[in-house]
Amino acid sequence: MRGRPAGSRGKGDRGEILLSPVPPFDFGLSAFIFSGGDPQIRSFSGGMFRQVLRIGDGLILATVMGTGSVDRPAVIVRPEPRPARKEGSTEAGGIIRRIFNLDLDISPFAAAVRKDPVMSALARRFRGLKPPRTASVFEALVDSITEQQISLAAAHSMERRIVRTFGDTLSWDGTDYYAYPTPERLARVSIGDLRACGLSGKKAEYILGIAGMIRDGALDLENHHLSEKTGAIIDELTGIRGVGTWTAELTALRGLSRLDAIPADDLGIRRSISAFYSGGSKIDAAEARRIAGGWGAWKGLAAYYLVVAEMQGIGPGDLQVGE
DNA sequence: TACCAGGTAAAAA
DNA sequence: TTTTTACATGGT
Repeated sequence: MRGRPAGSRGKGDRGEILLSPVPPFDFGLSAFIFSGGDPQIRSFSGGMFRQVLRIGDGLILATVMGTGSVDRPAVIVRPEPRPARKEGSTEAGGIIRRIFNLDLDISPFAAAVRKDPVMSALARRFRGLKPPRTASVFEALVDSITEQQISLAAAHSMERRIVRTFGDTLSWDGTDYYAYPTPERLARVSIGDLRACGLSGKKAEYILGIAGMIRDGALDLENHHLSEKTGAIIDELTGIRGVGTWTAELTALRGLSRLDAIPADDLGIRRSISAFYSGGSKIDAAEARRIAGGWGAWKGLAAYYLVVAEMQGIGPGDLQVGE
C-alpha cells in the first residue's frame, strides 16, 4: 500500500505530523470514548483529541485529528508549543501511535468471531474501532486500583483530582493542562495526600507502594516484551500488593493492549455480555469467561466492543445479525 | 436515608 | 480452609 512515510511533515509548516494507521481505522469512533473528559487532562470534542504528552524532560500539548477513510486512514498530530528539535515531533507521533493503537491490525478480529453472529454483527457495525491504550502502564495500573469496587463516576472524580493535584502543568494559550503524574512524583506524596483525593487508606498504600518500587528500580512496568505471554504479565501484576485478578487483567488490556485479556469479574463487562448473550440476567465471572472463550485470542477486544455498544445505547435488537 | 457501584487484603470463623 | 468485613465517593 502506498502512503507517506510516518512522521513526515503535513500541510503548511506548523510542525504537524502525519501518521498512517494500519487500516481499518475510524478515528472518530475510536476517540469517542474520550468524550466528556476533563478538557484540561484528556478530551475529545469537535473531532479533536487533546492530551499533554511527556517528551523527554518536557511537556507538549497534542491535538489530534483524523482524516481520510476507514480503509485509507490518516491521523494528524499538532504539537504545541512546537518542539525545537525534530525528534520531539517524532516522539509525540510515537506516543499518539501507541495511545490509539495505530500499528495494530484488527482485521483478523472479524474472522476470529465469524461463528458468533452477535459479535460478527458488532465487528461490522464498529469496523475500524480500535481500543485505546494509556500513555503508560503505570497510569493504567493506578487508575485500575482507583476503580476497584466503587462506581466509575466516583473513581473518575478521584482520578481527576490526582492528576490535577500531582500532575505537571503545561500552560498554553491561557489554559493549564495536566500530565499524568510520574511514579517518581507519586512516590513522594503521603497517604494523607491521596486520601484527600478521595481514595481509601488501603488504595493509597497500594499506589504508594507501586510508585516507590518503580522509583527504587524494583518494578518496571513499562518494558514488557511483545513475546511475553499475557498470562505471565497477569501473574506478575497480581504479585503486587493491591492487585488482584480484575486489576491485573484490566491493566493488561488498557495499559498494554493485551487484547486476549478480559476482566471477566468486571461488573460492567458482565452486564454487557449478559445484555447480548444471556437476556440481561445477571451472570457470574465463570459464565462470562465461558462465553468469552468463544472469542479466542480477541476476547478483550470483543468485550470492549460490547461495552462501547452499551455506551452508545445499542442493544442486541439493534444489530443486523447474519448476512 | 439507604444502598449499590468495573475488588482486595486481612481478620475471623 | 472458607467466610466475613472494612473501605471510600457519587448517583439514585
